Amino acid sequence: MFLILENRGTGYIYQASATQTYPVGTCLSMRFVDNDKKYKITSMCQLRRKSLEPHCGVLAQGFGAGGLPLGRRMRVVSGGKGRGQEELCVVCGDKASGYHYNALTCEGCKGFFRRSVTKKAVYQCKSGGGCEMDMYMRRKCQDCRLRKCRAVGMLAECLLTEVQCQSKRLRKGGKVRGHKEEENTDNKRVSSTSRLPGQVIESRADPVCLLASGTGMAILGFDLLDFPDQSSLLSISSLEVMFLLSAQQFSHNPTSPSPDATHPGSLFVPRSTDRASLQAASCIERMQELILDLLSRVCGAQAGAARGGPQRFGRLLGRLTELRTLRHNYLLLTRRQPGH
DNA sequence: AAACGTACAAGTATACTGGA
DNA sequence: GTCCAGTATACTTGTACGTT
Repeated sequence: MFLILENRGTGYIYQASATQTYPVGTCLSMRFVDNDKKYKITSMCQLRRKSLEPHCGVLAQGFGAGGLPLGRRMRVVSGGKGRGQEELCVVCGDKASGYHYNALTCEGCKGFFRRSVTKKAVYQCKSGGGCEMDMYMRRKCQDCRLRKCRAVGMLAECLLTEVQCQSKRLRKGGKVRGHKEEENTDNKRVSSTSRLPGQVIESRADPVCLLASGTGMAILGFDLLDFPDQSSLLSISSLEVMFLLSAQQFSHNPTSPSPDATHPGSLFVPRSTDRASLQAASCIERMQELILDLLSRVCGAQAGAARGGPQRFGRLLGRLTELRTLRHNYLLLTRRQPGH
């Protein structure tokens, strides 16, 4: 049995020849000038490049139904823990490895964020900045990935500065201990709390959007915060709940359903860039700063080992991210069910 | 244990070359 | 000169691991 690789004329096949035959199950990486990934594999192929191993069971990118990237070193999902029990990266949905730069992320997003910040990378989305981030798209759109990283609360301030890294390297080499060391760790902790409020905001919201997005949020929010394992783990006080929900009211999530005319029935109104709207946005931004500042103080005042310690504020912000996801789903649901 | 940085193997994009 | 297949190289990504 043989398949034929169809060359569409507008592009070319990468790392494989259209005129050659290849064995079944071969992975091929291809690209076309017109960027159309839905090429048709109608033939079997034989690999010539060492990097492409035959019979690996993965289709070339853009071809599989799942849309997962062509694996580098494919991870074996451990059988002990089900996917549902694993904590997922709030950026791409991959398995999270812990809190990195103030958000629950996978190692990939952690590295991506660090590298992007370190080199002050500026990316450009080819689709207008509306890419839905998942394990496939994270490699396709750096701009949206970085934006999502920031939106979920990842903070550049949590990275060590160049100077701090240098002194760390020096210490590693020369074992110089003392004053600077404390400074480094202190800065790390301080930056994730006191400097946070002004940095978290991605506010381009307007009052109508805020009011609309708030509808249902309170209900969903309390449901989430009352969720037994969540609330008992964090022991969220009513004061903190109030600040969290207020902060949500004054935030904008770029991944939420877009407030534009392409979504009939949307609760939102189109974004405006006129002066009044910009002033409103600025005002809202200040409000959110204030709320988050107050929340960080409340967290600081109540922080103890049993209540999550110094990372409590970050964890609460993580809950905020979950609230946003819930809101997103809620809006999608209500859009399908008129009357809500 | 958690969260950071670093090193490195492997994947991907792009530039370049040579033949038809 | 143009197109295309193949190769070289630079850049990016994700994982493993050491350090604090």
